Amino acid sequence: MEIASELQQSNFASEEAKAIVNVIFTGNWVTYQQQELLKPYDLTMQQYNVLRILRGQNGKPMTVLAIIERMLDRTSNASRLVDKLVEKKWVLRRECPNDRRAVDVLILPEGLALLEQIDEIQNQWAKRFAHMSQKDLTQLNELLDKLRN
Amino acid sequence: MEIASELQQSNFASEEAKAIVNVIFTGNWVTYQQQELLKPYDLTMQQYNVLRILRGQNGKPMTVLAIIERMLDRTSNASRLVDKLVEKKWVLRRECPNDRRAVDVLILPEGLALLEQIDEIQNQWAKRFAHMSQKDLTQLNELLDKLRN
DNA sequence: TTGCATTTAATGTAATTACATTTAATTTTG
DNA sequence: CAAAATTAAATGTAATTACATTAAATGCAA
Repeated sequence: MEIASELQQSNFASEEAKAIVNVIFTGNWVTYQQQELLKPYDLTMQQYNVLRILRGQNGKPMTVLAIIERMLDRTSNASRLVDKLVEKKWVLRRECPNDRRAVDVLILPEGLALLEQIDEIQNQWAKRFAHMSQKDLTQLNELLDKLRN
Repeated sequence: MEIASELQQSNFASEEAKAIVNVIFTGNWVTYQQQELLKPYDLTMQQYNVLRILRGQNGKPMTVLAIIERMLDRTSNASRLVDKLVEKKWVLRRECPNDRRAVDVLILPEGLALLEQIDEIQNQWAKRFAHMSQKDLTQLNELLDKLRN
């Protein structure tokens, strides 16, 4: 993305102002690449995110509400995201036994297999960050965490 | 955003894996706040971004293509973004004298006044980052730049 | 227990975004 | 110069997102 250099050139009023734009820009930059990476699998970032959350449950089902709480990108449309995943047979939706208002969502073996396949590609892709030292990465994580407080 | 703590708890395979999620998450986090901040002005982030790019021109007009090149979030719909800004009388669109295919876009005094008003609110909001030292901010900017290479 | 408030998910809708196509103008090339 | 290729912007459309509303189930209070 050539705009990166643009960001560097721009003269910002302060390091703070630059940091704000930089965080947004870099987030978009990574998101864009992830989207490209997922395109062949007919998965949007949001759908992928939900699948990974479900995998994290290790077989336990999750209600839609619980999924929303863990999503990177808050949205009220988890219902429709799950719809898409059900359509594609990657997850199962069934009535929650304890609470008939709620719906249990469960990742299927096909969904897990898909994720494993994508893991491979992710690992390949992540090599583009080989120039970041372990210290760099730790520091970056600390600073981002600190930014959010 | 309570999910922040969630991010901290999650056990990632590596600092690298965490950094990737962290950059996306923090970008979304800042974006979300910016959107909230802009809501009263009936401006989307994209529209705001275009307005600021135009302000950066100091009165000089810009073609739609030139705007696209500077946008934080690449999209082919700069035309329609400009539409919205024209509707709201914040910018002017006119045929480019050198090239009749192109369209010159120019920010109007009303647009500049709006931005100034928003600058105020941005400054207020930015106070929430007072806990970041100058060194922190510089380091964060350097690491984000380095991440993108 | 009945009625009311709350919770959970789904749905309706309008706006936005992504992606492809179209239109018009310009540039290139034979 | 005419035809073909390229460029700039607009438009069509399908999918996604944002936001509000609805429907159903549950919990709570009188």
